[in-house]
Amino acid sequence: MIKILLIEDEPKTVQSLKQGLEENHYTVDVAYDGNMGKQLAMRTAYQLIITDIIIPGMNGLELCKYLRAEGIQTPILMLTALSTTDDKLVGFEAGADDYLAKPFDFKEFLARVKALIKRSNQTFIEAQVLKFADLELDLTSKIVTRSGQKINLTAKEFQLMEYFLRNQEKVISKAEIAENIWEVEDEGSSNLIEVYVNYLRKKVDKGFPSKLIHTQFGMGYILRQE
Amino acid sequence: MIKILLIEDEPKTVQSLKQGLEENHYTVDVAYDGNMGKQLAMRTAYQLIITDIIIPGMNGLELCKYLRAEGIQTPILMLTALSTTDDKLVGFEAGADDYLAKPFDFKEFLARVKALIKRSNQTFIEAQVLKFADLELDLTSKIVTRSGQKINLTAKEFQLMEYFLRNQEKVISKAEIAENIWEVEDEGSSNLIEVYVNYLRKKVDKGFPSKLIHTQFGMGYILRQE
DNA sequence: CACAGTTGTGAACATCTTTTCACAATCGAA
DNA sequence: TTCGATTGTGAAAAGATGTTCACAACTGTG
Repeated sequence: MIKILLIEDEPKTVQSLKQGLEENHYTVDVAYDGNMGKQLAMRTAYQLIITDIIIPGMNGLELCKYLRAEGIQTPILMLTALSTTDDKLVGFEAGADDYLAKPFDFKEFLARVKALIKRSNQTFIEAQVLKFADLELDLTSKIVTRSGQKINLTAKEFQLMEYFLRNQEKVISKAEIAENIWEVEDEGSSNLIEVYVNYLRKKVDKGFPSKLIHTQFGMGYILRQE
Repeated sequence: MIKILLIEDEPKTVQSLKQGLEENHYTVDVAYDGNMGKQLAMRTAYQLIITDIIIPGMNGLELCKYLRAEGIQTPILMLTALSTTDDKLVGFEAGADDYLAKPFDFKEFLARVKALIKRSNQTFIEAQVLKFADLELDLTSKIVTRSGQKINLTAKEFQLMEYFLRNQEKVISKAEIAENIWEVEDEGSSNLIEVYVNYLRKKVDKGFPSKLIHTQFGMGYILRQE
């Protein structure tokens, strides 16, 4: 899943870019002002940040400088109505990776998005490993182990396990799981979540002396040591 | 359960926003004037406060400033008929997190609501812990302890305990409890509340040298040290 | 297009929580 | 002190929630 952060306050532009990107299988988060963009960019691992220069709260250039100063190296694509060479230079100086003047052709936009993401993929191959107790989950190789022993998880099981690990020691409600793993608002209609938790328990907890996945009746589930 | 406080005096707007939000699984409390909004905002933990700027009693900007001064960091979405950039800036200065000009499209409204709630979820990673005397209640892990000793509470018991902690040293009437925990106006028909207070006392006070939950005959209950 | 693996559904069952009810204890005003 | 009103307690019924299993639907691969 490739995540893109779009920082833009004009609803029309948001709507068309978001839709277009989603049709191309990107996952898009939208921030409507500079501050929110900053928050999101700091807390989530995006593959690309697209920001308008003129946004409420903080302008795109400042935002860009700020993020770079914070050590965030995610590629940044700037959008703006200004298009003189000088304006572009200011943008690049602020740390942007590319610069696109409005109005633009969606095809060109998409091409640049792809280019930026491809470039960063080649540069960045970090091995991300999430851990809890003796459980390890490698995000790049998708290998899960418990006390060194390999556990085979399916794609959905892996997603769910990853979510548990990212929220360790916190009670996670089913609504939350439904939204984040299945991307539905509903969750009440079937017992899918229970079934999957059950799958995970069989693979991750069964046969081990201490259980990690606990149910909090009426509240949700929690990953914690006994 | 995600709780939203809506401060708005115009019945039509209230009706449509409340309904729309509820269809999207939010729980909505409505305040019809600034004062009532203030009271509710201070007493209950909302995930989001939506306020019109023009409301009886106190205007939305003052309310916003007041809440921020009180240390309440709940995201605030302002609604208004005014829409110039200056108006927006005034709103942001007062401490609002977003600003929406009427008339607006419900979809956009909903998008912003979601965005604000999501953002605040991400911003507050720190473990939220409520304390009173040697009693601690962790909102994220749902763990309750008294002088370090773990106490297991059911979902309802936890809700009630949380309510006590949020209103410590204040007398809480049964009507209040009924409304906030059971979401009914009634309360007279059964002794549910007494039963639950009894459960809490057994788990939280029994066996400890000092009692925290006290009965105020004819008035309600209060959390205080002896 | 058949197959194996994965994902989703429904139903039966188990478990835990919430509510109700009958009655006991306590309170405060007369 | 007495009496009605209010609050507390224990047990059991009613209800909600969680677990497990068998199987159906779907997916991608050869």
